[in-house]
Amino acid sequence: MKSTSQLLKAFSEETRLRIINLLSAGELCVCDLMAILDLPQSTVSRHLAYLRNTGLVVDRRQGVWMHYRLATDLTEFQQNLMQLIQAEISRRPQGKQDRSSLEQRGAEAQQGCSQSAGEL
Amino acid sequence: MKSTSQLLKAFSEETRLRIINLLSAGELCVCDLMAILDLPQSTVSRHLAYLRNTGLVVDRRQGVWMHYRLATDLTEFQQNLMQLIQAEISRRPQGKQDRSSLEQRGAEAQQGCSQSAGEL
DNA sequence: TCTTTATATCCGGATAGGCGGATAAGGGTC
DNA sequence: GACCCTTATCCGCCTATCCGGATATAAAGA
Repeated sequence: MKSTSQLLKAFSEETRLRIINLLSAGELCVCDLMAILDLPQSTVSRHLAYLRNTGLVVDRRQGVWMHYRLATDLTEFQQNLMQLIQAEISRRPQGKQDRSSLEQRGAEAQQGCSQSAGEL
Repeated sequence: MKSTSQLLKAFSEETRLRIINLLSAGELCVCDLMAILDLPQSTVSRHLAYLRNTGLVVDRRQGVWMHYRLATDLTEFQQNLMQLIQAEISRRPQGKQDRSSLEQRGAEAQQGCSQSAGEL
């Protein structure tokens, strides 16, 4: 039961929910997340590490950049929880705003590393 | 989104999950919970207050005893979350053990206040 | 190897939240 | 009111975790 509460702790923090919301649209690198969340790099990296340690997120190194995406090898409970929470946060103002920031950033001339995300 | 994370915080603590598991079987008073959880009264009461403040639980006074049960006027998200988490914790060893302690306590000559729970 | 860039980790400080004994408050009974 | 029982809240203590600047690490290129 402790593992259940720890999984829920991973979801019970606003910045991490925002990250999950953004990653549910696809893979992103740290610099993209920094820009959209408007948070310092250490903060973003720490939350990503937290999510990685609980197995909700996996990373992929591409040269200097670290790309993060939602894990797919989740338990049924993790999957159900993830789906439920994703649906909820995507309805929230903050969730919508982050999503549109992401789209806008994708549409613009891509600074940072996001130009290389789609290349493989 | 903050309210979402706060709701999830309510679920992200082991003792509270145990309480929810027990209450999903029906209404209980504080002394029953103390006995089954084997935790001091202040601890149990504090967690109940936490759950009450987040709206997951409602109380009912009957003389000296306070009876707690799961709230029914939940949002759809709260309901879905509650259902998912209940199913998960009922599968866990701790969840099963607590449930059987509850049954055993119900079967025995009822000390405490549980004898009055079914009377209305 | 030196530099630059991107990310991870460290650090000190602040806050949240857990614990359980002690105390307060509510509600019976006499 | 005096007393007892149940529960809520207070208190000091302790741990977890958040924050963000500073520093370390890793990769790529000159």
